[in-house]
Amino acid sequence: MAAVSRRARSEREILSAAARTLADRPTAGMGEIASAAGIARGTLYRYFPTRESLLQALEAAADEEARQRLEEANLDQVPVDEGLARATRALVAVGEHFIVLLRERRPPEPGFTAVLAALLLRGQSGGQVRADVPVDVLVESLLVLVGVCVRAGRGAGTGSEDISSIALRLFLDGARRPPSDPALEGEVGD
Amino acid sequence: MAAVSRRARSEREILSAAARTLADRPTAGMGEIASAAGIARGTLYRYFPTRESLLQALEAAADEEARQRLEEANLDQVPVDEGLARATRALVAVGEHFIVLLRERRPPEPGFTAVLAALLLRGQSGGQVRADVPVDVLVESLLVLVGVCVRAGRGAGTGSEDISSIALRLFLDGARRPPSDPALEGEVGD
Amino acid sequence: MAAVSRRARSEREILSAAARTLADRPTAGMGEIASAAGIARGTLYRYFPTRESLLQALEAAADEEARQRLEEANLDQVPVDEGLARATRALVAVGEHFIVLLRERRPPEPGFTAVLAALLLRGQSGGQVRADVPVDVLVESLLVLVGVCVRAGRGAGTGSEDISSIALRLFLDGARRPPSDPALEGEVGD
Amino acid sequence: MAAVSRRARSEREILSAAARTLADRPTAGMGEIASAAGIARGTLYRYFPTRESLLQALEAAADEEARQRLEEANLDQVPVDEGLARATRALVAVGEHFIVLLRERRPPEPGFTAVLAALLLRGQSGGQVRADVPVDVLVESLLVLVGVCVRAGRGAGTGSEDISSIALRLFLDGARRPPSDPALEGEVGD
DNA sequence: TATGAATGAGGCTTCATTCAT
DNA sequence: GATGAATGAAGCCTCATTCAT
Repeated sequence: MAAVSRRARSEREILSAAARTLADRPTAGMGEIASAAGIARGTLYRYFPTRESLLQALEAAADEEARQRLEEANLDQVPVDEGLARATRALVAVGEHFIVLLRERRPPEPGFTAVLAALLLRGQSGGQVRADVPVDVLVESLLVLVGVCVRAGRGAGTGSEDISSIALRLFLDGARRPPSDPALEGEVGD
Repeated sequence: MAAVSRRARSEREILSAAARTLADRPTAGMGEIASAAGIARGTLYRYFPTRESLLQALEAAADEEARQRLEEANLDQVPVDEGLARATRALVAVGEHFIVLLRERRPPEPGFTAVLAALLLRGQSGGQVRADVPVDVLVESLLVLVGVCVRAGRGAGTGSEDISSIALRLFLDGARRPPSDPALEGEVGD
Repeated sequence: MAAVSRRARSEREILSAAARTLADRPTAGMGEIASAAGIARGTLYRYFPTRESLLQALEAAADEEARQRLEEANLDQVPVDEGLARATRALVAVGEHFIVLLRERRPPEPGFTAVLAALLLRGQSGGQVRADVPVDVLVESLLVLVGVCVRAGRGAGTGSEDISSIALRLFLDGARRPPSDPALEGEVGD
Repeated sequence: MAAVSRRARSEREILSAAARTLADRPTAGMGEIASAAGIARGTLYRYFPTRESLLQALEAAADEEARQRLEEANLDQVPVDEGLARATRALVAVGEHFIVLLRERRPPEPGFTAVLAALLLRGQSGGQVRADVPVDVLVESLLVLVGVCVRAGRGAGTGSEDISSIALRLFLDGARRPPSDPALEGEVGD
């Protein structure tokens, strides 16, 4: 058991180092990742016999983290609006851990997009979400908007709550100024 | 004149082939690009002495096309809503030509984002665009949403007008169902 | 210690193979050198990340060997004549190892020319060496004469002692027949 | 005839430009040489269909110039000492034109070395030149000493006469101080 | 098991040479 | 005849991967 947990710990640390390294330089090689993890190249290959397997593990880790957070969020037991707010916060949290995945990787990670799709579909059925846009486009849109906001927030030092809030507003309400929202009246003047 | 135009034509054809090739396989090498353009590797290097220079030329071409389309759109002489519609159509048109640039490339090409930023700033001042989100985040959001819609539309065979329409709606109004738009009442049921 | 010495041994063997290969074909590529050393191209690059670095290492090795031999010769503790004889023998020995450096390489390797210059300068001061020729020209002359004699000797299978003897005589006394040397009287006839 | 002479003039100019260019950068490519000659790459290939043919022409030109100068010197009709002086002056003159040939080129250009060999052989027979060194080694020695002196002189701005004088003294009398030459007594002190 | 050397396939680039205008 | 574009072979170098210690 000790070996397993040590191994698991190492694997996490390696993946964490890989995520950090690749976030900065997406073209970083195995040697650079190994250095960042404080191990030798050969050791990295003992854990991940292939670069592709490392990337997949990274993706799986993000997927798993997202899946877990979204599951804990009980999206299907709250109203759609609240569900989207929770989902956005979860995605931002994951995105901050795995910025590298916000670019580059093509397939939309079917592992956790399903639950997002289900939520949005419920929203469409219930009339809270527009139905003139395919659900998968909505899912992708939410993901890229989260990506944009996380990246922008990272540069500006914005907190996770604010990032989530902006991402959610952009996704749900768009860039148009809400005409009747008194909470915003003062910000721009009228 | 003949020589110049031939060279210019060849360059365009090469860039076009490069855009097509890289859109399919972002890691395509110079040899593959040369083959796609119907020339030899050495000839490709006559035009672009470096892979980096080819990518920059590609980016510059997209930038130029976008700049030109946006300029022709007279964004600053029409209402903000109409301006955003025109801008979105322009970006979709460019995006369809240079899908490769919708991923991978980091800097948001300051060449043509300025005019978008100006338009959105005018919208914020005039009250049509929300002011609680930084302008550059809005610009990035529009770009990635266009990217999502172009990629999705490409897979589904959707026409440019429909793609532009969806992208604009997502950007401006978000995913929330417009509560009072009778045009959409019938689509999902109520 | 084992690791260090193994590495050092490999490096020496590679340099030795490189010297041999380049002596035959000065334009030999890295692959050819690697083959001659019995290793793969990539391995050669592990030791010398650049062709230039390999050439520099080669030059440095010759420089070091020359410096060491000249140092052991205690040139500054013997009469100038004896010093020049020792220096010539040392240069011939080095030259036989690094024939490749007797051509091609431009800068006269300041590492070990200094001691030669010092010796010749002492000779000029002491009246044994002509003072109407700059010291650095004398140094260069000795080096190229050694090169000529080593190359010629190599083709003719002459031994190092004879090569050194000829080089020294050419350098010190020139091509003119020593008018009063009875030891040579008989060789050409009179 | 006009065409022929124009061609001949061009060829000379090209070779001259090639000699100059290669003297500075021995690895210069055909394009660089063509540029230096003020013509296009293709044109250079009209004159010299191969890089090797250009180098051979260059060598042949130097050989021819040397042969002609040495022939005009009537080496076989003057005393050996005077002959060597004339030969050295001729070689220095040629060397200043074709510095590039003072390095790199391996075979000692049999075209004009024959006359040098003949002269030295006559010297050996007559007792003016030492006989304990093979003639071809003497020839090579003279050539490399001329090379050293030309290069050194070029850097120091020395005139051709002085360069020739130093080269001849080094070749004939070597580096040893002539014990009984009163002309040098004052230079070093005694 | 961790290490670091060895490997070799593949990429980028140069350059001598040929070809069409 | 002169030009400049086109060619492709060959060089240098990187990096994912394997092997021996």
